[in-house]
Amino acid sequence: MKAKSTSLRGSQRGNEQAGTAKKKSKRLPYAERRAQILEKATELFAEYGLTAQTRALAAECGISQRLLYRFFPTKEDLLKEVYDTRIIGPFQAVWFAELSDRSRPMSERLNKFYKDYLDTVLGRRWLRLFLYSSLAEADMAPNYISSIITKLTETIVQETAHEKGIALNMDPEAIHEIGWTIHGSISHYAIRRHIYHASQVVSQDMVVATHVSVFLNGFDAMVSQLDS
Amino acid sequence: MKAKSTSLRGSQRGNEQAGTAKKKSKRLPYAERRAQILEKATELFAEYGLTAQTRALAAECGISQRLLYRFFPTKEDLLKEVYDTRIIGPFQAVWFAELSDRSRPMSERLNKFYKDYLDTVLGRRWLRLFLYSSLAEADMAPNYISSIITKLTETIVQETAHEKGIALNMDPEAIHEIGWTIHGSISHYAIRRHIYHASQVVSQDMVVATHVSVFLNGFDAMVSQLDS
DNA sequence: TTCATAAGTCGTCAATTGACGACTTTGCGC
DNA sequence: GCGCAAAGTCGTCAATTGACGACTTATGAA
Repeated sequence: MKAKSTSLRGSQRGNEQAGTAKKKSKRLPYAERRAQILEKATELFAEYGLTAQTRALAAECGISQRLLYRFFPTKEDLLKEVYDTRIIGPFQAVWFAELSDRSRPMSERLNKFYKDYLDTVLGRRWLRLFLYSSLAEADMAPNYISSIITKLTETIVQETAHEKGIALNMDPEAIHEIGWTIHGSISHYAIRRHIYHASQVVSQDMVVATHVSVFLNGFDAMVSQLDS
Repeated sequence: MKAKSTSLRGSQRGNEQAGTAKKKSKRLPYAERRAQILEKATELFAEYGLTAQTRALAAECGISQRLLYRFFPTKEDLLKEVYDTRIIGPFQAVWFAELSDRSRPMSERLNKFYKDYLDTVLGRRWLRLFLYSSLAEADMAPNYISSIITKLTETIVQETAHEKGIALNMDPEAIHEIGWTIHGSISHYAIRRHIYHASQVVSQDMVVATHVSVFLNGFDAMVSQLDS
């Protein structure tokens, strides 16, 4: 941890070899360098948390720390852009509509959806960043992602009930809880894979199939329990 | 964020009123002061992450920062003790044996167990600390808690199968995945309550009952799917 | 009352960290 | 080749942060 000498603070000559930085340090046009910084920042913040240092990021990019500030006024601004493009972005790319495609059985729709969702959204980078962000935000203000997930749980339950010919006479909050049983358990599967480093043996498709299966087969019992 | 003046660094005279520190700053005997620091440290690290500062902790305790070092050699040591006593501790207090009490139906056993588990383990403090710790640890070494949870999922599945008179001819990893469907979905319920600030309306007991219900009713289908 | 000792504070140090003014280097259009 | 704008670096500043030596103060047993 301790530095070897007293006064070599900011002068690590030739920082190209530091970390995993690339060699061949060529000059990059504005847009490219900016994209590179965003990419590396995503990696860094996902791995070491939102408190990761700008100097580490610069080293990762193979540039001086000062140059970061040509692209982002403050670390806070960088953080915000990482969140917007790497958390919100992939989330918006998800095709939720397919869950309502009644020409296909619910089992198939759910399997397809969650296979995609795990690949597109619930990857290591996304999950770690999302958790770090969620833990950090003090305000309990409901955000964009929560609102979409809430709508998602609602869709899943209503579509399932429709396929089974079941009427739902219950509180909207109860409906959400039913939807959360599958969405939560699959999200937690991602968490234990990427955060706890568990559940690495059984194939992802098999796990999804299992979760869809338990949801569809336990659905009626849940409805009975929560119906009012 | 910026301080008002230049040189009032470490001299916030009368730091008793800062933060939520108590008044009546009486002297405390060693053991009591130590316990107080541990308690406040748990709060602080749970709320602001493992990077929370020793000065903030001192302020919270209503003591000088220097005094902390009379009880803990380094921040690292304090962190370790918080983890051991506040993460491992409550976990060890859980009574897993009741899950194997075959004189009571599985439904009752699971409901009872997870009600207790949510209260004893999956509270806000525990969860946030656990997540911060899990995100921070770089090594993928399986730890104490993972091994217990693995055993737990195994017990749940085997006890359920026994009650239903089902034989389990499958990979141990597949058995764990079945157990994870209920343990994961209830853990995720705690996460969304304490981290995402969602799922606050439906009562905890009702949610547990719902998760137990979907697990028991979907159990057979899961086994069929994963059986080899 | 005395005073040894446990409890507690002051002030400071070195390292870290976000931020930035002043400067240097590169390479493209002419 | 020339020049100039874009790309990039150096060195530094102020604040923060973990750590600690030297000191002060309270308290209870004799």
